[in-house]
Amino acid sequence: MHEGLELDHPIAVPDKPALEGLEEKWTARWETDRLYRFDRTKPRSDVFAIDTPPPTVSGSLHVGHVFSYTHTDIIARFQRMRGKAVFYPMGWDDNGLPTERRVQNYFGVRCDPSLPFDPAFRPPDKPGKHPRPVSRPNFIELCARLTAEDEKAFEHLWRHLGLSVDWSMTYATIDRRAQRVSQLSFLRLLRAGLAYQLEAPTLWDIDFRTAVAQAELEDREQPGAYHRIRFARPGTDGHVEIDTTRPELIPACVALVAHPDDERYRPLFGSEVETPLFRVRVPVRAHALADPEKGSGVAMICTFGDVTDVVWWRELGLPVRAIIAPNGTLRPVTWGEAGWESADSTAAQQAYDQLAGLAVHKARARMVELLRASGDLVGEPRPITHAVKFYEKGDRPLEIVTSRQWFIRTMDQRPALLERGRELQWHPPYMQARFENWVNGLAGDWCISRQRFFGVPFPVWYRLRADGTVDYEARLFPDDSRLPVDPSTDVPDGYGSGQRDVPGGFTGDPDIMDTWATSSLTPQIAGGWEEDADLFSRVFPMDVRPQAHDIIRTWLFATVLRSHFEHGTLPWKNAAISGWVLDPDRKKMSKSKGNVVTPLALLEEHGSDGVRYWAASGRPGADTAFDTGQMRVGRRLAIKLLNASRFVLSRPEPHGTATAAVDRGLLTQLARLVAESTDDLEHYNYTRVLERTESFFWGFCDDYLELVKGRRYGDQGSERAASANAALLAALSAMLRLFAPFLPFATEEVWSWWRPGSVHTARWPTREEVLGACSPPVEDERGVRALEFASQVLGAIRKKKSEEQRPLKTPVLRATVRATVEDLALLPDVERDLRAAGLIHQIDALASEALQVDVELVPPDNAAERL
RNA sequence: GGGCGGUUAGCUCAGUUGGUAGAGCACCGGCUUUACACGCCGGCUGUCACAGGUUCGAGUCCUGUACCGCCCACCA
Repeated sequence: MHEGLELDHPIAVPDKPALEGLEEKWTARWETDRLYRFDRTKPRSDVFAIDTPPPTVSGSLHVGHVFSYTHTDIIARFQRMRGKAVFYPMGWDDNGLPTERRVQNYFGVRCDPSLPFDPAFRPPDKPGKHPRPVSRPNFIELCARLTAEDEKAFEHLWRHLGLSVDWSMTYATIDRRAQRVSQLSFLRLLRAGLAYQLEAPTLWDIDFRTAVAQAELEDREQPGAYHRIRFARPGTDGHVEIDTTRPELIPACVALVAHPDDERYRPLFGSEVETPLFRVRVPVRAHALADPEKGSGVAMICTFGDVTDVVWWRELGLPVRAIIAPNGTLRPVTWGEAGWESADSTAAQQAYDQLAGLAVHKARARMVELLRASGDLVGEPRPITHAVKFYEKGDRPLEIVTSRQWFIRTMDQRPALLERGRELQWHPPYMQARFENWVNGLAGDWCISRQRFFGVPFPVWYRLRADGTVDYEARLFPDDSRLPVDPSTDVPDGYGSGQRDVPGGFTGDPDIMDTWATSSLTPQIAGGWEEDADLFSRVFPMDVRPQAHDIIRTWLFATVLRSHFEHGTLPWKNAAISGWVLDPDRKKMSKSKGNVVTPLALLEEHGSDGVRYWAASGRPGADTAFDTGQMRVGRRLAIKLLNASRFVLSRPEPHGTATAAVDRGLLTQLARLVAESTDDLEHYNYTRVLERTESFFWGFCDDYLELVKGRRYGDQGSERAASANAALLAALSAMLRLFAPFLPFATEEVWSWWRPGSVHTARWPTREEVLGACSPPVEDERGVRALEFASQVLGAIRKKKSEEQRPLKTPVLRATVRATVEDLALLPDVERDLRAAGLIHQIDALASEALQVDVELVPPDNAAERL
């Protein structure tokens, strides 16, 4: 049996095939036929499982999504045609700050986790002036309501693009299942000692008032200034001068530090100096991180000005004098006997009172005035530009605030994680370096708690002591079977709701999980971990994680970590890393730059196949320019496919097997293309497959079709026509299937004209199948050369006509073909095809080293031209 | 400061194990050809970033440099 050779199916070709309306027609049919439903009866070995990236629904889809999701769909369609049951779910990321902010504004509400759930709650019709407080469960309900609308729009776009997602398998990163998986995994990590709670200096965003993780940082260049400050040496007239960009932190200074080998400061190590204004005695210490080249070579250690301060503080065993409040202002401090020590607590209090309550940048300005007045500022501040750490979604520099947070262990897992990174197949391979880079640069365990409201809560309560204070050591956990729970409204076993927040009772952990703490479990959420063991065993570990390179350090890293802990395996075999879409100025396309194009409009203008064609030109990992020109080319290719198919199917009788040299040559080339393409797609080289298939297709249209046109109409008898038809049909069938992952709509349309079922569930072509249309069914190198030779001669004849500016239908009186003896031996096989295609009256052959064709056209005005 | 990628025609990019530089777009010229004018045919376009090295031979391998982009970093 050979695909394409059975003509038992009726052929129905439209007179004027067109792309318009194909998306609507076929997406509807695919849905009705449940074409992309996952077949969960298949064993793991027959399944291809995809860990689809859940797009953020509170944002809007942009052309970058269309780009990368197309890549995944190409692989999914290929694997499906290879006979795999493709597990291709879609997730919606509605967890986290973006949704929180959107729901607040849209409904005019504010989450207050201390409120009880109100089942009768209805949001105000219009947001009022003052946000209405609602309980966390009510808030989450509102989120679900709002995101449901977004999800509909997203799904419509994805369907229009032709993603072969199984739409019966969707999940949301805040839905019940995601919460349950997140909480269950957290509790298991806790039991295994892989998660823990600790009060420690933490990166802190003063606007969002939450802890953030290392992975969420970004550097931004900011103006700043070096201030040279004088520290007195008690008992001497001497001073030590330090440089700092943050003079407002002088009250938080706990030591000075210089490099142990720095001869200038060596004599000072072990001695004490006094901070200006506050006259607090602090030691001078040595540490290798101090850079003699920077500033004066000696630095002030504060609790805490930056991450280096934390390192120094920890490694030198220094005390804490914290002055930054969670809201980014300097908190009140009492100096003197009841408070902080000072050689002159009255003066210290007087100075500090001028700073307390001020925001950091205002405190800095005030501090400079105070230092200038006291004479402790040496010279004037020297403006610089320096990199400052920001929360990636934040507007003001991060501070470091000591607080109680949940962590997941990463630091002691580094060797194992590096090993997992090497196990993973990366596409492209060099992306592994980014992973290694990140793992090697980890500075601390992963802080997963956030002081926000909308997210997955920690399933933990604490006992309250008789005095009403929280006993963080006395933790209460729900049984796994109760999950998910919300400790702000649910009650721990053995307690009643009346005992909430009263002495001797309990209180819920107020925090929620970092959004990555949930999305790092997408394989478990989508695959039904601990809920549907049968499904999970068929899809996990998954085959591929498609994602962009900028979130290797977050999403990919965290997913590998969680799977490593929970299953002792990689979560997937392959990581397919997509690049970004760049605008024509080579900048990343983004909303802030105002260069975002609406994806739906693109699909409507260029057709989904056209846009997919452009997307498929981006290799894994490669940033790709936004190029409507490529979309137009793709659209043209799809149209060409319709028209060429129409021609092939216009007169398919008689049919038989390919016996003529050029026919066998065509199928030999195609068989090789099929074999290469299969291998390429197995290795995520979809770009090359499209290029080569397209190139073959154009050769097929321009040369092969022209050569056999007359013959297939019967000019050379029915046996020769049957050979041409056999090749035409076999080639069309295989080409349609090669194109199907890229141009799902045009190929499906053509397939429906003459083949039963869908091209997308047809068997992927094989080399043997294509050669099976030949008699005998083997490669024919001579036939390949015959086709090439005939194409070259035909090209020379066209060129002559073009140079003479004559119509292509101009007859050729005589063509003198000079070629090698070997090529000339092919002439009898191709001569009649050539005569018909080039309208050649006479062909003369001469032996020669190089191919050359002399063409003598019918003179203009000759009556023969009109024959 | 460390790491990763890139630099080939005006533009977007291919160039497998080293063997005479390719495609598409754009541009120019031609063609009403019964699959397609949403088309067809033909043409023009290169110091393969730069400098060395290996080799009979380098866009391809090695070393260095420059520029562009990205990731990371303990940025006083």
